[in-house]
This record gives sequence, C-alpha cells and structure tokens, in this order.
Amino acid sequence: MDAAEYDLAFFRDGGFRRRTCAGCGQAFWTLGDFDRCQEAPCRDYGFVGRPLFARPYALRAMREAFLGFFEHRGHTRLRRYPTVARWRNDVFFTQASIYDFQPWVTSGAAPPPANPLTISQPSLRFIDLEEVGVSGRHFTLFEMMAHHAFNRPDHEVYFKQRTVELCHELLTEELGLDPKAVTYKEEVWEGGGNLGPSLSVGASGLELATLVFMEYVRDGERLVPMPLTVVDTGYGLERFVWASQGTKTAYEAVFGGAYDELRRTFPPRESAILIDHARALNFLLVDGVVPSNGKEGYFARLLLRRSLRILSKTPEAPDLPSVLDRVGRELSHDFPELGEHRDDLRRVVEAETERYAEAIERARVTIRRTEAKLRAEGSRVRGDDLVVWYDSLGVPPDVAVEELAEPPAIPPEFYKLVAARHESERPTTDYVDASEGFPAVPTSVAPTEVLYYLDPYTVAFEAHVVHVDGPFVVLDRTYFYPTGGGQVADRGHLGDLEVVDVGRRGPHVLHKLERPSPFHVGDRVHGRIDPTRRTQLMQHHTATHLLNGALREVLGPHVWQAGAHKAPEVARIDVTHFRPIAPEELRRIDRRVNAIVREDRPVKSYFESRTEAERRFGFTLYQGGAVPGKELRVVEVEGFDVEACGGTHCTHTSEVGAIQILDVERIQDGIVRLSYASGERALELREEHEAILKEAAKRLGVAPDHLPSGIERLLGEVEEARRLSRSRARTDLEGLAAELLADPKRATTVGRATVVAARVELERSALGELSKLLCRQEGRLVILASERDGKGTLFVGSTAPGVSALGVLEAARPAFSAKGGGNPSAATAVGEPGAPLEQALEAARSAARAMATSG
RNA sequence: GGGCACGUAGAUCAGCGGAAGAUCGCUGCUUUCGCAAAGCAGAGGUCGGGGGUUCAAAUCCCCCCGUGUCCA
Repeated sequence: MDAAEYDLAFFRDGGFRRRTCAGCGQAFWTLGDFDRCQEAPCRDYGFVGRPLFARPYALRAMREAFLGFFEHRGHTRLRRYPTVARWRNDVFFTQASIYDFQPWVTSGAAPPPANPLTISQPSLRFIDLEEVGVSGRHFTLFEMMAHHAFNRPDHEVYFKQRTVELCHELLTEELGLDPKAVTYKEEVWEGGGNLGPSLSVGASGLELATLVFMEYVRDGERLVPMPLTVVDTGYGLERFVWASQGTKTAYEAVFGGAYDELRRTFPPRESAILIDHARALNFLLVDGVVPSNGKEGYFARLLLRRSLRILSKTPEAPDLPSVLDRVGRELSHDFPELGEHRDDLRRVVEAETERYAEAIERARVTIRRTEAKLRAEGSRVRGDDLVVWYDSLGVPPDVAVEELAEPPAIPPEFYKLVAARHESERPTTDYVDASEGFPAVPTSVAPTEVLYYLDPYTVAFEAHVVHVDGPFVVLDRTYFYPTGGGQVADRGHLGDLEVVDVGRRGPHVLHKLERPSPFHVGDRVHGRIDPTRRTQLMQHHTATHLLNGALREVLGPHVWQAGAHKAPEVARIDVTHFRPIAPEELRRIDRRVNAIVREDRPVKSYFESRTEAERRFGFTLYQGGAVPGKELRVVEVEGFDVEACGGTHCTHTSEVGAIQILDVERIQDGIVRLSYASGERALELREEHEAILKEAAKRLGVAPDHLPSGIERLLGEVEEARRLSRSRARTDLEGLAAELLADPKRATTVGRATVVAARVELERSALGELSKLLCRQEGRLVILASERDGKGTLFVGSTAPGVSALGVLEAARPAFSAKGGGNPSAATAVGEPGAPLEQALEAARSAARAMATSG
C-alpha cells in the first residue's frame, strides 16, 4: 500500500511524526518520542497498576461513554445485532461490527440503517478459545465498539481524516489519555476480496482499536477503487475497560462482582473461563442456538461442556444454570432481551447437561473395558489412545486417566495431536443464486417482471418472449413460480406446450418446455398455470409458516426453521429443538395451528426495505436463511408469524384448510422434522389412510378397530409357523442323520472313528447343519458330497481325535480340482465345473479310513 | 460440511476370514405353604441395510442408513 494513503493532514498539521518501529519494522505516527510502536510485542504492558485513562470505567460506563461520544458527533446509535449471523450464509457468528452490514450494505445493494452510525456489537471468536483464562485478556465473546460511515460518490460522510480525528479526540479529550502515548501504526487490511489501508491504534502495549478504510477491490495484482468506501472501525470494549482500571487481568475489570463471587470457589483461570463462557452462552442461547454436534450448535455445546467439566471438579460448585442465570441477569440491564426466555434457556441447558453426563458415562465404560482387554493381552493404554478417545468419545484426557489402573502420561501437545487427526479435512462453501440445471441468461436480457409476488391467484396471463435457449424460455413477465425457498415450481402451459419445470438464474425466470421451444424472441404467448397444483402449494407454504409460529410458541423461542420443503403431495419443516417432540407437545402444536387456521387471520405479503423490516420484526424474519437483496418480501400472518419469504401464499389462514401433521422424526442432533399436509391434499390423504385401514381390516377379517389385536394374533401365528417349520427341517435332517448312521454302506467304524461318507443333495448351509448333527458324538468323521447348479461341494466335519477335517479334504484334492479350506474340525471345498465329485468322495473316504486307523 | 469410533439375542457386550457366543433378563421343570434364591433344561439372531472380494464374510473392501464424538 502506498505510503501516501496514510499521509493525513491530521497527522502532518497536528505535529505527528512518522517513524519506523524498531520492533516490528512497521511505520507509525505519533506525537510521542518512541522508536517502537506502542503495541505488544514491541513493548510490554505498561498500564497494569497505572491506568491509561483519567478515571476507571465499568463495562456499562465505558460503552455508554463511547456510544454517547459518537452520538454527540452526528452518529446514530444502533442496537446490537444477533451473535448468530442469520442474514449471512458464509459465517455462523457475528465476529465484528462490520459483519452486521455485510454483504448488502457494504456492497452498496442496501442502504445502511443509519449513516454514520455507532454500535457496540457482541462478537464471537473461537480461535483463541484455549487462551481464555490463560492470557488474562482473551474472551470468546467480546463487544466491538465501532463507528461506521458509508461513502457514495455523490455523498461522502467522512473518511480517513475525520475518522482518525474522532478516534484521537475520544482517546485524549473524552477519556483523558496522554496524546503523546498513542501510536497509529500503518497496516493493510484485506478481507472478502476488499482491501484498504488501516491504522492500528496502540498505547502502553495495548492495541486499543483498528481503523480500517475499505476502498479497493482486488483484481489479481490490480487494485480497483470501490464505488462505495467504508469506514470500518473496531474498539475493544473490554480492553478499554481494562486499560481504564489497570487491573492485573482483563477479567477482573470486565466482570467485576460476578467474577469476584466465582473466585471464592474457583481458581482464577477456572473463574475466568466460567464467566466468559457464561456470557457467550447467554447471547448464543438467547439468539436461538440449540447445542448440537454440528454447525453453530457445536460451539454452544463446546462452551457448555467446558463449563460443566470445570463445575464437576469442584464439589461445592453451583450448577450451570445458576451460573448462567447470574451472568444473564447482569447482562439484561444492558441487553433486556437477555432477561427474557430464561425458562427456555434453562431447559436447553438442563437437557444438554444430561446428555453430557450420558456421554461421559458411556465413555468411562468403554475405557475401562478397553484397558482390561489390553492388559489381558499383556499390553497397556498409551497416550495415543487418550487422543483417540477424546476425538471419538468426547472424553477429555484427564477424565480418561481417572478411569485407568495404569494411566499413561497425557501427551504434552495433546490438542496438537487431536488437530493432526483432522488435517485432511477441507471446509466447503456453497450458495448459488440459481436453480440447478438451468442455463445462464445473457445479462443483456431484461430482468423478468415477477407477478406471482403481487397476485398469487392469477393463473392465466399474456407475455412476450425475450430469450430462448433450447427448451428454455424467458418471458418479459411471468406468474410462474420457480423452484425456490423450499417451494417446488409451478407447472402449466405456454401456448400448447407443457411447462415441465421453472427455475431461476439471477434476475431471470426460465420456463422449461417439454421440447425445444417453437417460440421466438418477440412472440406473444399465453401462459396458463395448473391451478390445482398452485393452490395446493400455496396452502402448504402458508401452513409451513403457521406451523413454524406454533412450534415457537409451544416449544420455545430457541426453535428456528432449519429447512423446509413444500411439494403438492406433502410438506416438511425442519426446526431446531433440543429433544424429541413429546406427544403432548405435538397435540398442542396441532391444536394451536388449526385454531389459527379457523381464526381466519389475514396473511399479508409486501416488500419492505431490509433495514425497516429488521427494525420492525427483528431477526426472526430470517427463518428461511439469508435472503439476498435490499428489499425483503415480508409475509406476515397477522399477530402470529412474520418471515422474509418469496413464496406464494394464501391471503387468509382459513384458505389453508385443516392442517394434518403426518409424522415427526428427529433427523439430526438438535433438529426435528414435521411432515404434514393441508387443504385438498389433507382430505385426500385422510381418504387414502381410511381406505388402507379398511382394506387391511378386510384382509384380516376383522373390524378396523380390532386391527391391532388382529395383527397381534397374526404375528403369533406366524411365529408359531416359523418355529414349526424350523423344527420340521431339523427333524428331517435328524432323520437323515440317523438313516446314514444305520446304513453300513455309508457308516463304518475304522480304528477309533466312525466314518460317515455319503452323497446328499443339500444346500451348502444344510451340509453344515447335517454334519453338526452327525458330529454330536466324539469320534465321528463326516464326509458329505452335494451337487447344486453343476457345482460339487465336499464338506468334511470331524470330532475324531487325531483326524483333521482339513487333512481329509487335502487328501481328496488330487482327485478333485477344487478351491477350499477350513480347520481341523470343519472344511469345505467347491469343485471346478466338471470335477469328479464321486471320485472325490471315494478319495476322501479312503483317506479318512487310513487316518483313523493310523491315528 | 468433513474426520474418527460404534451398530451382533429383550438389555449390556465378546468374537474381527473357517460350523453365531457370554452375562443379565425371559419360559419350563426340580425345590418351597408362598416368595426370593439355587440347580437343570429351553426359547430367543435377515450379526443396521445394499453391493463387492473369497471355495468360505458378523469378520476384508465400497456405498448407504442410524448413533456418538471431535474439528470447521
């Protein structure tokens, strides 16, 4: 980055000097007399015991000082965004204040909610998890205070000059930092394809803030100026508080009384981890994360389990819900939403606590057993085993060691060994703004005017063809709904041709015809949509919203839609929930959702600016995931459920008809799926089910209400018949065995063995059975030959001392080209096609006699 | 989303290329006034599903499904 980028009038006119740090080699600006920048590791912490600011601030006071400062200087104060970034599909969590405005605001697609603005955004970073409690300054959740400005070519709010000016004024005049103590270090920031110069603000060893100026797009080596430039600042609230108090660790300064309370029971490190995790969990759980084994839920589980482990090691420790509650109440003064839904939060935590206890118990059993086995083999448990156990059973090494009689040393770099097991993994990304199997449309083609948004009831229309590609036709306007948002596409006709699929590519809707299009650009076509299918899809889609609302009401606010599918035949919704839905809960959901249908509430669909919709309804709008665009289409079931959704909907709930829940299943850890039908389809299904029931009853010859007992009876009979047939088969084989033994031509006693050799035509498995029956006594040598499908099988079984079944088989091999093998008590060989089975039987018999005699 | 572990009798699990096992529970008999207990006998298995390799697969390979766990 060119040095001129940092050469601000504010620095030059203000008497700042540009120097090069003797530590890191970076250039920096300062009023002071330093040869090094004032950030670790170029200098040590100097503020411990010597606070940086004029007076000590608690967390709330500092946040208020910051936001107030910028409010007084023309910034609008914004409430925090959720810690789970539902409006994005590229990250799980909000990791910085700028995440709130990416990608729609920073790309220029949507206007900022205010400009300039100031915010203190709770942000999550799991990268330093291991440092929490150890370093004295790391947190999993921290608040990033910020002031942001978004500059358009026609409207510049402010950029570098004013940003640094504001920052400097805040630090020195508002907070009373010595102007000479600050250094502004030149850096380059890059992320998400954008980059720009940035300044790292340091004092007394601490990096207090980063001032980023996003102004370029990277195009290979070239830097292209962005049309919209962005001031992205980040001030660490916790660091400011710490610097103002000069305590030994940041935790004491930030968490105050609650931390001191924990310190009475726990050592400093454990206290810090507990309180840090409790804070992060309060935000995560209130923002609707359900602990699970994947995605964002995993991080909640990680924090919960780390906390539970610490608590379990101390007998007089409080339980986890109390710890969370204590911290949650404190936070609710500043974030009122954290005071709500405490019961729901408690239930989630209790369920998770049980699960963890179960997991650990399971692991303990496995560990004890494995050690017993290893010791029986003369071996013992090694450090590697601890790594495998942690990875596959979830048991931490210190817990595993407790279970072992001869514990190995825990490998010194335990977590590195765990990481090494995950090296070959690759993260994957997705997100396509296009239906699969639909070709790209040239950008010169005008975007399709989508009419189904405005009026979902119109099913016939006139339009002009604007683009043709094989069977794919793009119209200037359409009422056809393309597959999207979990709703499958409409069907119907364009002219006389059937529309077999409808998809979307960016701003274009493509109609796929049954065969290559006879239409040409400019043609006027008549479109007709299959009205029955459309109505059913509308009913299912609206039913999905109603169920989502009822699920949240009955199960709790942790319920979020995790996926949905709306087809004419059946609809499904997947939601996050921490345990299977109980039958009683399901009844309540069923009643509630059908009550809403009967109440005939209006369902309004309209477009609204993203910013305004978020303000009015909150982020629960994003049930269907991240939605692109500056405007959201809001679907509002009056007084019940509001979601951003592009689907076709009924205008009143009664149109949905009775909703019949067909099935509930747990499809993943933390996710349950409901299948249901409504409208005509629900009636159809009911008729089908009744018919099936009647048919089944008729076949069984009982009345439908006696079906269960009838089936019970039938199963008993089947069981009895099976038992009988099995015992008959065995009787037959026993009869055959007795027959063979009684026949002097087949059974002869030689030496100490009775040799039974016979040709029997039986299945291979029956040969074994028969041999087993014949070998119930000691001193038997059984040779059975059988031919099936042109392949001869020779089976040898032996209980004769000193006569090996395998040996007999080998002796017969020269006469019988066959593959086979076995052990001394049983051996099998299957001959090549045409191999002489009779001669093999003879050869085996002679060999067996010879062996029995000599043995 | 990926790695790893696991899936065998009603339950808990062993077996990890050569004829499906143990313990508990269950049924019957012996014993007892009855129960418990003990002894004896017995029932109970598509070895998660589907492909493949092999003369032979619970066992080895591949693909699914399910459970758990770790990592993003």
